Amino acid sequence: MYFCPMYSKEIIKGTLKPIILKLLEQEGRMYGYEITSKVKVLTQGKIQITEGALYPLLHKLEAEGIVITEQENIGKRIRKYYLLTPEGKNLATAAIDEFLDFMITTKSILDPTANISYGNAK
Amino acid sequence: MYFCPMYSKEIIKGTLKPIILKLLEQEGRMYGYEITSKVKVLTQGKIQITEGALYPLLHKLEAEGIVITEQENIGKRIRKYYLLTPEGKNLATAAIDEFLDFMITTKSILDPTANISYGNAK
DNA sequence: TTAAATACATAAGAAATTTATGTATTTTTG
DNA sequence: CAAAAATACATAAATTTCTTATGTATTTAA
Repeated sequence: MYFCPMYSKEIIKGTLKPIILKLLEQEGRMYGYEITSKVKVLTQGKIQITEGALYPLLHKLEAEGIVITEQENIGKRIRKYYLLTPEGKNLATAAIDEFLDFMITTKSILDPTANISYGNAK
Repeated sequence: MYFCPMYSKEIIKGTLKPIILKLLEQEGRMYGYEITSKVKVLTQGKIQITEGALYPLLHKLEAEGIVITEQENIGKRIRKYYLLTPEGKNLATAAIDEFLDFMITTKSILDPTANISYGNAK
């Protein structure tokens, strides 16, 4: 049986931020570990966000006022939830739209068969 | 009317290589300047490959045996054509397939409307 | 004749991510 | 019940990829 591995590293570059913003927009609030495991499940293991990439990015988003945090104690462990601020919601929408547009553009190059229709694309 | 500018820088990371490999596979051979202008036209200016990114990448691909070059003199100017080697063709196919798969996966997260059907997706 | 386009190239720096490492608690499994 | 795996956070060094800046030179368009 074919076991689908992870994507090669370079391909994921630049996608972490829009993915995280999308999940936060969708779920309302999430904690770091939850984001990594959710992405792993959603992608069948093809995208595994490393902690070394995730936490610094979340901290940066917080420093920029894009997210705020809520801490909760689960037993003796701390869990840090991240939520989009109002500005964060605007930025999330913009980032997701841009990424979807980017994928349409890129796909038109990589997959010419998707290029047949020139209708009223968004 | 809304004029769509270039994409933000970080979004393009990791996409240059598959794009270049795809164009070389499709066109047979291309020279550097031709690649940048072709991509600019194909994407309506949304993706503008800088020379600082392009030439080092082409040189790397050559050093790795993925492409070979053919030089031609156009007047007093040199033009360097790049062609995929047999190994390069295999790598190009793999890289393009992986990227298309990656886009399907990413789109399923970013655009839930594409997620309604849970049928026998590839 | 001057600016823009064509055509190559490299080097320094920034940014995003990997790899490695660390700490600690909780759950599962043999 | 002990050990392994999962949960949950974090940071630092190194790598990769790309931008920005700079350089040279020819050809075409204004």
